[in-house]
Amino acid sequence: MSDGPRLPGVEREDDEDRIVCHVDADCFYASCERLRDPKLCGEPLVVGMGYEAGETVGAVATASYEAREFGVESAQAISTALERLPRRAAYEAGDLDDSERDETGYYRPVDMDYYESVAADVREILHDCADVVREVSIDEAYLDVTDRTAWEVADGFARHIKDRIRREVGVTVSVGVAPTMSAAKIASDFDKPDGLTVVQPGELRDFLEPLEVDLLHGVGPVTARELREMGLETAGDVAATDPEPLAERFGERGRELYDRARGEDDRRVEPKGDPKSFSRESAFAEPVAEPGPKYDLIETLAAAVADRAQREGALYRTIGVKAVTPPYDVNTRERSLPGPVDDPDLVDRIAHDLFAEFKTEPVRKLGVRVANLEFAATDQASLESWERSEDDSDSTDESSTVNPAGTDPTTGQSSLTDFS
DNA sequence: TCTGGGGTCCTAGGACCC
DNA sequence: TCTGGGGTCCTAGGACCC
Repeated sequence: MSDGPRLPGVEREDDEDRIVCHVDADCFYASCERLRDPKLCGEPLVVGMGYEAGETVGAVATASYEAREFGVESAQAISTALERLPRRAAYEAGDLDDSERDETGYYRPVDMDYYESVAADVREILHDCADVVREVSIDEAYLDVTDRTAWEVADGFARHIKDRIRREVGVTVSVGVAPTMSAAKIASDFDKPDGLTVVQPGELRDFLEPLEVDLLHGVGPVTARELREMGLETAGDVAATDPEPLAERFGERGRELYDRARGEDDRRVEPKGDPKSFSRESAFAEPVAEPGPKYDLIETLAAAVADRAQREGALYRTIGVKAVTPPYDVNTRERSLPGPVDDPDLVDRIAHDLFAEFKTEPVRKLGVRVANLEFAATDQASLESWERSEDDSDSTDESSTVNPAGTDPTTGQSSLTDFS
């Protein structure tokens, strides 16, 4: 296969060694909180999502390393975290003995706007340090630094990035440098917090070999268990095994897993493209069976999602809902439209429609989603008029509220794109 | 581990088309 | 009426990531 003719454009140089840097902020939300409130430095700190001061609701978004010592983990219920690490406020209120002070910590609610502003400062430095940056999340990015450094000095280059971020922003990051994205990712995790790990091309296989399979990106609890059942405990085991059974059991992912375990990963660092979907979801404190509160929530979520899409300038062609029923069954329903729209009322109506089968069922969590996004700069006014003309005739159609017979969405579309 | 929110990608079956 | 093979789109669910 590899000896066969090459497609034009697929040149040998694509296979050249890259130098990939993965930068990962250390418990980012907690670091941000410490940035604006230095008294939190060195103290156990829990940042809770859905948490409000004094309450016990929500989940742990980030726990500082000091808080982790007490068994507080990310994704844990705040109520559990509080059992392991009571609030410092409880001590300060005199509810606890002096001897218990050191077994308390600070709790803060998530403040995304502030974290975003800190992340923007970090991003600026990253873009300064690399030609190509792929932001994966608010606290994580890949950099292709092939043209900015060399393997002999990669260590110093990575240290320079770390130092700049610490000096100029005030948060610490862990950095992994490797010839592939997947190895760089593992490397950044290798020595957290404030870590720096460089894996030279020649060291790649030795570096990966002893790692537990679940350290490989894309291997979660389910796959890890299955791999162990197959007798594969480490990346080295996976690298040395026959890839066929892996491919049979895991499909495309199996092939990928095998390659990654062998240090093979030809993905290039590329900037992230447009988002594929927007969603909003929310959980009830306990399962709710009555239709009233559920439909209220659907409405709120639908409005929020539609608003988000509008603000981002996105049109959507698919609208969906999610209903999580006890014990924890995730049900999704979605409907695609004949053409892309920006229509909050339609999101609301279709969400209602799709949710109908769960009307009287107990539900613990609800979600609304739009997908099949299009970001083409389009003329809003004429698009809306096209939707309106569809809405007017939808009452006669039983199969869809937006797809009346005889309407040609492509025509509506092309007349729009003519403007651009 | 009894479960928060926002995403991505893959799979599999069915409809539909040629 | 029975029947090949290939392709695309849609929907639902699952695993995973941060």
